[in-house]
Amino acid sequence: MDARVALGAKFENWLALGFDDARCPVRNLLDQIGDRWSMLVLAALAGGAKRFSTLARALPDISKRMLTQTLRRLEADGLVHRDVQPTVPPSVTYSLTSLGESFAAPLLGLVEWAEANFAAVLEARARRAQAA
Amino acid sequence: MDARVALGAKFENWLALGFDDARCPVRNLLDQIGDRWSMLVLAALAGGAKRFSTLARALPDISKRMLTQTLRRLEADGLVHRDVQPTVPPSVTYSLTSLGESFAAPLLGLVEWAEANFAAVLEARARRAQAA
DNA sequence: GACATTGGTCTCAAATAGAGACCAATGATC
DNA sequence: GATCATTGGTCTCTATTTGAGACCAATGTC
Repeated sequence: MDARVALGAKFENWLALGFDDARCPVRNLLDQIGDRWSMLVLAALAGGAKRFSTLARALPDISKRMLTQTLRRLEADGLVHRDVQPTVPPSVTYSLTSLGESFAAPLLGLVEWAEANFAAVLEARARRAQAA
Repeated sequence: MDARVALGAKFENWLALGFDDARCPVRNLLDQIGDRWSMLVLAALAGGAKRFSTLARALPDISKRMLTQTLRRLEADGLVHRDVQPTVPPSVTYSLTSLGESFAAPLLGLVEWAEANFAAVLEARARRAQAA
């Protein structure tokens, strides 16, 4: 019933199976998209296709280097499509594939949790700062 | 309607608001728990309280250093409770707080997506490896 | 003729993660 | 009764990752 119980059961199951990177989808994908930028980039593309420089402006403090790297990895994993127009200067447009679009649902769940519980987290931090 | 549309709308909204770390819940929380270990630790605790060494054994390749650091941060954010029994040797038990438990639902969504779409991701990687 | 724009790459420095030694006190083992 | 493992960490040193910023070539704009 409970999501907690279901999650706990899944974890025990992974444990029993050895739970290494190659076989465990969760470990594998969390290692890839569980970084600071991937989810943000996916959220940015959720609204529609965007050019490289538009993404760079939308994500204020990602460096070009990391943006390139993140997009390349998402492309390799089949979540993002890269479309190059060989004009001069070049125009490169990124968009979600259908696989990428399917990720919007769980990501939205995460986002909604964050918005709903941000205050509680801030409060916990404040309590702890005071105790120290 | 669509999760993708909803997510896109949220993103545009953050953009309009400036979207910095301090004010944006998603940026803020993604910076904290969006690392390789936090979600795994939370999943491990979903099944019930566990001791430090049990967690270390359950998460095969996290170093003690990172496990300590991750647990401390989750504790600071109010997701995890740390209970120290001053025996010798000490016994320290970690468990989810109710805030931590509430995170199980979105996390489960993520896990289910990963399980459902792992094959598609592997296929995308294989296609790309072949093209190169 | 100078300057900005495009989508990157390259180099170097800074921050972060990982490996493994070490700790003190106790209980089990030999 | 000496040795060994266990507890929950910390500390140091090294390896990996990240970030900042210069640079690129060709074109359009002022």
